Amino acid sequence: MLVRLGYVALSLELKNSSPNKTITWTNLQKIDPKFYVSRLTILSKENLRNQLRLLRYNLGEEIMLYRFTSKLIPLATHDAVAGWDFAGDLAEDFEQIGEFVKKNRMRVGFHPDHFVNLNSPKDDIVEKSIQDLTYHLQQSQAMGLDETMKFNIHMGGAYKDKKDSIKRLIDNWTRVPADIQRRITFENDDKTFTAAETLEACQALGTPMVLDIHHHRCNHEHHDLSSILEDIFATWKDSGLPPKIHVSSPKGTESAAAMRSHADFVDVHDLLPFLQLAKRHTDALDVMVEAKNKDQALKKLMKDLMNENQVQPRSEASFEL
DNA sequence: ACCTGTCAAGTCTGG
DNA sequence: CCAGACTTGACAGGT
Repeated sequence: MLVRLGYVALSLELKNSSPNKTITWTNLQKIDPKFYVSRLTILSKENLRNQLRLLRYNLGEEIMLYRFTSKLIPLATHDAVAGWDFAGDLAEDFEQIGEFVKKNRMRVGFHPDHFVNLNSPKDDIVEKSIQDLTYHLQQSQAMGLDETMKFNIHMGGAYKDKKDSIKRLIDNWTRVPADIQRRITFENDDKTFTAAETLEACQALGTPMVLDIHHHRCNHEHHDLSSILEDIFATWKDSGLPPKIHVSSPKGTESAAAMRSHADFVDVHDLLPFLQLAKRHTDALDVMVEAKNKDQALKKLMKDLMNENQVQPRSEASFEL
């Protein structure tokens, strides 16, 4: 099985490279409204430039898997700048990023954050969620990246009745534009929807499923993944992509909250047993490292994996097992 | 230079 | 019904 490692948004190694620079609404309001868009455009430009630097750095490190931040364009979906054509204003910057990704065959994605709740009983929340997904779509299209660039999201809230909420997610799906539907993947979360429940929804909607093995440890009906892993991987069959998983280690053991939060690094033993199981069901796997120490955690994990005798390096950030 | 409170967005819990 | 927790990195204002 060929395994590639990736990380999320920020590099601790590459200095002054934040693609995340922002301004809060409270502070934007201190300037004349006619300058809102230019202020936001300047920040966005800086973010996109740093984004390209990060991708170049990734290539140098042979890291071919990466998640974009959702904060590339600050306040893009805020009502105050509704109608702002950020994709048009920043077309060149987006194109450069997309060209670089395509030329080097990198796998990139978005993870719209927890405000996106397609299963909310409140109509306006569903509407805002679709708006937020549209914002991500505009960026992918501006980059010229097709539906292999996935938007990974969670299933949403429980609203006191999980079964009902899964049903509502499936009902609301028809409201999601088709070009967004083709990009969405669902991930099991650490408090509400388990891997088995997420799989059920993914199968019903025909979307791939991202398995988070740390969330699974926090939130599951049956600890054993082996009975559903083959089905989880099967959701990727038509995507042209290897299955993707998330890995992280708990920050502490003193409380349920500490168990859920992410540690600075990933303990190699939180990944290895899973890989042994996974290789029975797939010959390629992409692993996102979700650790506070970002790319440094990726590198440490890679190094620790290389000390395991069954692991053969294929590059600085990929290996055969 | 460093420290602390605050931040657009949702949900859940507990008062 | 409403305030605060949850959780994240970074801004912004204070020292």
